[in-house]
Amino acid sequence: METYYAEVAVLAPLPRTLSYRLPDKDGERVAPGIRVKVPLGRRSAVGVVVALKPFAVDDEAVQRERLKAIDAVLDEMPLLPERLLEFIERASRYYVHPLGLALKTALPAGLSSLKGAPKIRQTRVYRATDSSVNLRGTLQQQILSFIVQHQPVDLTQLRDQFTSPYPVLKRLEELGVICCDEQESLRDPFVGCQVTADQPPTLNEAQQSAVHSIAEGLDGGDFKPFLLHGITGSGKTEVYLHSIAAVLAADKQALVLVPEIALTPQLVARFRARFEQQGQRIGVLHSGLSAAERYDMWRAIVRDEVTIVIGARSAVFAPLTRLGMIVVDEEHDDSYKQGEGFRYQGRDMALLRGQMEQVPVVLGSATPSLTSYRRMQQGALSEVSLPTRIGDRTLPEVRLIDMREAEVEHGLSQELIEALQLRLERGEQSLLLLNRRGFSPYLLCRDCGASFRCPNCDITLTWHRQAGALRCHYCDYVEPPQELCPRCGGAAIEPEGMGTERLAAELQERFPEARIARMDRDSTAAKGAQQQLVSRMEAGEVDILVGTQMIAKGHDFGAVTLVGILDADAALNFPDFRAAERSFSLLAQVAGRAGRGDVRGEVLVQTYAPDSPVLECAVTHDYKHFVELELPMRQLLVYPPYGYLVNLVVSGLDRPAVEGCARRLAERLMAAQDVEVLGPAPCPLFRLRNRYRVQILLKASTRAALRHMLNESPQWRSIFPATVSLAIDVDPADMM
DNA sequence: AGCACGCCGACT
DNA sequence: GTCGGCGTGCTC
Repeated sequence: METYYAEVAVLAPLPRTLSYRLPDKDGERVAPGIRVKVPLGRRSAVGVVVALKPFAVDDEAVQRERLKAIDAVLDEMPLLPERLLEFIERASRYYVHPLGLALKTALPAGLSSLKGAPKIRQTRVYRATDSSVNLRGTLQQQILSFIVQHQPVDLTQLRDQFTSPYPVLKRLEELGVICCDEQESLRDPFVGCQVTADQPPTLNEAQQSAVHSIAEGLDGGDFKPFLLHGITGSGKTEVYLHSIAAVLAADKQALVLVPEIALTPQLVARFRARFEQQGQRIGVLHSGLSAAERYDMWRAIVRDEVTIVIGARSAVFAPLTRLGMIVVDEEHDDSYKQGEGFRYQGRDMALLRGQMEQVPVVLGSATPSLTSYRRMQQGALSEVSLPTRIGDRTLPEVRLIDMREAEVEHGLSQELIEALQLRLERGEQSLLLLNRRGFSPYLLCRDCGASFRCPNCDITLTWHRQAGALRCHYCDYVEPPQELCPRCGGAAIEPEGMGTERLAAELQERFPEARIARMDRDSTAAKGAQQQLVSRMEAGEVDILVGTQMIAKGHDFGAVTLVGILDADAALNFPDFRAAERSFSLLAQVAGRAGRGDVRGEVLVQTYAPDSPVLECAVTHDYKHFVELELPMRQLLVYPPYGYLVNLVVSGLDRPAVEGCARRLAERLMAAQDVEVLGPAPCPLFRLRNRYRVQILLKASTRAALRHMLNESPQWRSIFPATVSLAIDVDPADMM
């Protein structure tokens, strides 16, 4: 007699879990972490079992009567280990997001819909059953002994070894000396990318002491979070590698988060070079994987076949069961924050997971986020620092160029042009950072001043000349360019402003002999294009690389001696309290790209605000000074890390309805004493994807005050008609 | 998110 | 008189 029922988090925006009776078939397989197909209203949906609960004894029959039964059990074994499930539950509560949707975000795509779960690929594997038989053919003997030595052997291996082994295998099977069966196989994302094993280098004193501190944290089996503060080129990766070696030696697994792994193939290669020869398997999880590859990787991790997982933000939910350490590389990076839906912060979740699993967490950065810096000051993070560059290479010289007085050509100051010229003559490489993709940010009619705007969003359309299209960078809208101005009929439509595409084209005119390449989201959209660009750069086949902030992250181009930053002011003038922090770290990161070889690097920063203290700190490579300037400003305004924020974004198609709802919600929230309610105010992007957007910013000096307010959020629904929606952004990274 | 129920406009 | 618009509400 069944006495249990299942609590199921359906992968839909439901406010709570639902209870179901166990199915007649496969009922014994139902356990926390198993996916199930359940009836929901008049349809079916996928859900994850979060608990099995006994019926209350007194009226079991009545309760059972009320529940529907699970339709089918979808997994053989739990896809989510129990502790991971608990972790995701905590995360969903913290971010006030329905558990079902949080699970949907955590699970690999394809597992959350009823159809479309990627196929599990099978391969034939051969095993020897009887090696005593005397075989006549030499090929038969060779193949059999190969199978005996390496079994189980799959067909690909045999094909590599022998030309057309298939008929022989068939014969051997008939003779009963081998047998063949089907086995699940994983799609290997590393196919064809071999790496050669490396030798762990000798660490310098600072690195040794960092590894020592971190490894000490391992022994205790405690939650020990570290802030690894190491300037660019100081060898942080080597500290990760050595610490992880210690984790593996203790038979535990490591999880490494990077801002966007597709951007850092070099890092993955270093991990493979260090650990693969030792029989460790490295798994990668990132947006570049196909749904099938992702699914395979997830299963491989669940089955404990992988010891190191390297991945982007969502890898913080990787189903490792023997986790021994979490590393968050470039912890200051904005891309750890998911900007929509389940708006979690990967770095913060790494800390939470580390705490729940009682393992050390290492946050590494050259320019730690002010949040982490403050935590370190308060003793919540232990600082380990790497104050010098490997091999005592000097930091590059950074100079500001005052664009108010500069002679400008193609958006480049004379000084920068001369510097580029010099590198070309010397055969050295240059990087130019321009954080704006496309040819130009808009097309303008010279006669009447009209520009082309997105019909769905509140912005101008970016002109992409190569693609021959005007594109909205916020929604999917695309339109062809027009010869004549739609407003005045004039023919004087011209591109205004400078994007990477245009910069690359104009530079080519200015330096016809130079080999110029462009790296941005557009030029790296094709699979492998990114890697190819990096390879060309490393092979010295590129003289000048033009790119968006993509070029600032993770790459290690040895021969670059000049970095030019074209629009330092863009990030600085961003309407956001974190603008200064972002600018500083971006400048520091890009500057760190220069002069990693033997020649000292030079960084030229074009700006209209040369007196800005942020730029001043970047020039002197003075992180501490920057922090000392910025922290008091944050404190004064009770912004993070001194206060806590939640951004409520009210949106909908009907402008008055949105504005009305926001006003009523804000009025209702005003009553709280310990939370400051700012707004409602229109979002900087007032209209986005056809929706009007208004925000209410909540600010408090304690998390508890905000938590208290957010606990009431289910009741706010009464204010909202179904046409107006509310997004809750806990710890927002930006407020666009 | 789906999906159905329900209450107001332009059609045979 | 209906067909169907989408606003509203529920899903064990």
